[in-house]
Amino acid sequence: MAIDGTARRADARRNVESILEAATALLATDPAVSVNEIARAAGVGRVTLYGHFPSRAALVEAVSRRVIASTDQALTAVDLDGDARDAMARLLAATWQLTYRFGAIVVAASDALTPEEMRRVHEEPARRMRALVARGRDEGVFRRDMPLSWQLTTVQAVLHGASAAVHRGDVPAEDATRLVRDTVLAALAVTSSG
Amino acid sequence: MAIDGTARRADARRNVESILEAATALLATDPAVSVNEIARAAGVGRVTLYGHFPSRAALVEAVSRRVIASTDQALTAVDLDGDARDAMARLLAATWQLTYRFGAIVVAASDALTPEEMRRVHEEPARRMRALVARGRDEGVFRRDMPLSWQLTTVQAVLHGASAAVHRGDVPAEDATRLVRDTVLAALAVTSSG
DNA sequence: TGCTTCTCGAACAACGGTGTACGCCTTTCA
DNA sequence: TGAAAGGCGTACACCGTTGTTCGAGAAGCA
Repeated sequence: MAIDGTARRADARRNVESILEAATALLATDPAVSVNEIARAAGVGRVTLYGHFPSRAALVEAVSRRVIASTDQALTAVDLDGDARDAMARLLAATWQLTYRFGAIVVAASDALTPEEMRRVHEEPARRMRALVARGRDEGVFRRDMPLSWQLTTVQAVLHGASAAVHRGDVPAEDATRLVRDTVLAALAVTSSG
Repeated sequence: MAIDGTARRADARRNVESILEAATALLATDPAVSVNEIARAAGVGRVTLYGHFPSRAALVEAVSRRVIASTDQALTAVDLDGDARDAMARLLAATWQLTYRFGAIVVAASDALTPEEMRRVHEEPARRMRALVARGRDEGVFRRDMPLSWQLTTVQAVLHGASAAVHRGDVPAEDATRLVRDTVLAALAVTSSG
């Protein structure tokens, strides 16, 4: 069992891994996917899945935690020093990858997790982005005639729109990083007329 | 009956109207709302609802057609002549109202309508926005270093992000029009550095 | 090899949703 | 005022999903 200290058998560990991977892949495109489909995709019986995760919500939560962990790791590796616009370009490039790969999981999580868990999950990545935008505003390179919270909403919206567009096939994946960067920086930049 | 020429009774017409209004209001915030809740909100029995609409999908389709009709009416009333930026500001103001009120209905419709119906529903509004962005590009007021389709994606993304933010309570409704307009125009405008 | 752990399918209960049938009652309208 | 149209609640069948139980059997591990 995982709860006490006893070591799990090797096939159990393998299956847990398969389930998490399959769930991550399926939830990323369909937040309402059923436990049955996840188990089938993992090459595992549904009952086996319930042997490892007590409920669908618990599985979604585990997937979320996993994605958050790798997200945090990728985002904390980003250098946020120097010119705020350059830092934003770097942070956007990293965030874009994560949004593209894991975006829809957030939707699944919002149905399965408590509001407080959701808030905690979003807090750390949002904090970094917020701090960067705030610094850009203080330094006069980002506009101050809009609420900071609106600017964060805009960044999120562009990222999600880009993810949908690439999944839909409207935009080539290799162009997305540049387009997201240029669009967000244009939206945030102080204007000559402002 | 509505199918043949026979006139429906007055209370029947009233109930159909109530059902459509309630469904529009509920679907606008929860695309997965049940027939039961719609009937209750309309002050009508569930069976009565099924007497007027043969299935949930038929109801969603009727609501969609209705919303589309009023959408078309509102959008064709917008003056798209003159400076492309001013025209965009006007078109955004009108589109914002519709996105805010009816946005989630599109989600409900995408589950209940065929893909071809969905395409046809989006076509006309998208065509107008596309034509305006194209004119702005030709006239040199909107940037040309991004695909037009990406710019349309951006506009949609900002509109939907704003809608979500207002419904969430992050942004006051009365500020949304200005924020959407300023943000989209900044994202589309040619840059001094470009 | 043999004990333990785990898998797996089948079956079951519970829930919530859609859609239908029936019978009684109210409203409309001529 | 009375026949027709419509509303309404109840009940039912059906479906997909979640979550559980059981027992047989396979896989891991010492």
